[in-house]
Amino acid sequence: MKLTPVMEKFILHWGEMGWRWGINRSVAQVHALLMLAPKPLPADEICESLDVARSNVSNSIKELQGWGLVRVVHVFGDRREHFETLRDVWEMFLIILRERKKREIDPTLHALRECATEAAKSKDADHTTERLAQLIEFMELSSNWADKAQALSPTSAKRLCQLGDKVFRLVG
Amino acid sequence: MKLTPVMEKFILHWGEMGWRWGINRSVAQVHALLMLAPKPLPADEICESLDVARSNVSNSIKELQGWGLVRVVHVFGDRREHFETLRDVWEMFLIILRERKKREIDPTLHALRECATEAAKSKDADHTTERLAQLIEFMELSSNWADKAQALSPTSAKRLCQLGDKVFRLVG
DNA sequence: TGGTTATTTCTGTAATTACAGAAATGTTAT
DNA sequence: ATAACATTTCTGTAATTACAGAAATAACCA
Repeated sequence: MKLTPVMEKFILHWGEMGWRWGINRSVAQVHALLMLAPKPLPADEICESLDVARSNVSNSIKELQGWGLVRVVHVFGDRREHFETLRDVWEMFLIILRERKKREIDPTLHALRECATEAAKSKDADHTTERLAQLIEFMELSSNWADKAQALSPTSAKRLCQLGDKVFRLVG
Repeated sequence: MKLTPVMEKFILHWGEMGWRWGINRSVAQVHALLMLAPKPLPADEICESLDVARSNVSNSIKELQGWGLVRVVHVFGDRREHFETLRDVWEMFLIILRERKKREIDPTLHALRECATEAAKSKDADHTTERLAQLIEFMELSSNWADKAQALSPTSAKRLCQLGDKVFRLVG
């Protein structure tokens, strides 16, 4: 697929942003390309469009599949696997939220709890145990929040966002 | 400052997590240490505790100051600068939210809008313009949401999180 | 079966990033 | 001023990460 300047620009930017959030640039670029593609793409078209090695695409796709952001599709009369990403931005967002919670928030909470237990046992300084307790409280609330948000349907998530002010006025 | 095993464990984990979110490991470790420290620390104590080079600490601190997460404090009778981080986890969270919005969401929205304008001009495929429009809508809502969240006081943010179910029941 | 094409895994290299130590700069005191 | 210490910036190296190309594996077909 030959890219237009707009597509190139978007793909470059998406790669850059993904990278800032700890996602490999190529992975984010493949994702960006699939978002723009009007139909599922086979790996070699991705190589060609992005001008990267076949192996790179293979690994990037695998990574995106690990996130649940890319699926395989078979095209009639074509032996190659074609790849597509979700069409709904909100659904993608919820998936990423779910994954990052699982990969980062949960282990952090677990580690913090271990730290707190050990700190109590080993009589660490009051300041340490207190600080850990604050962090645990924060992470627990975040965790609950993420659980609930992640369980929303894409449309509910969008509606909640659109509610905007209403939500914040609950506490403001 | 001699670290206890609990402190070490926490610092290591915090460094790891920060790193997964695109923050340099040393930077996150310095931040972790300052969170645990009962009082502001001078740079050389940080070197010693974390066993890293002085220059590394200097740069890490500068980075954290850039985020607004670390401040300089002067201690009577000591020429050295001492560093402390915020005591309130929620305030830290709001600051990070604000910064990341500024650094990542805003530029993305800007780039997306440029893409959309250029796509219209250059008659890119309908699919492309449509996809960009969806992304823009999503990023705009996220941006508004982040603006409002970021403007909350730490206590309000906490209260909003504690409200939990109530908020989600607005749409669920 | 062997031939053909698709895909993954392996291997080496290039590029980037992290970071220690040295040098330079700035600061305070005498 | 210059000595003593504090801090930042520079420079080279080590470690990691990214990634192309080759080799291996798998899938399909005739």
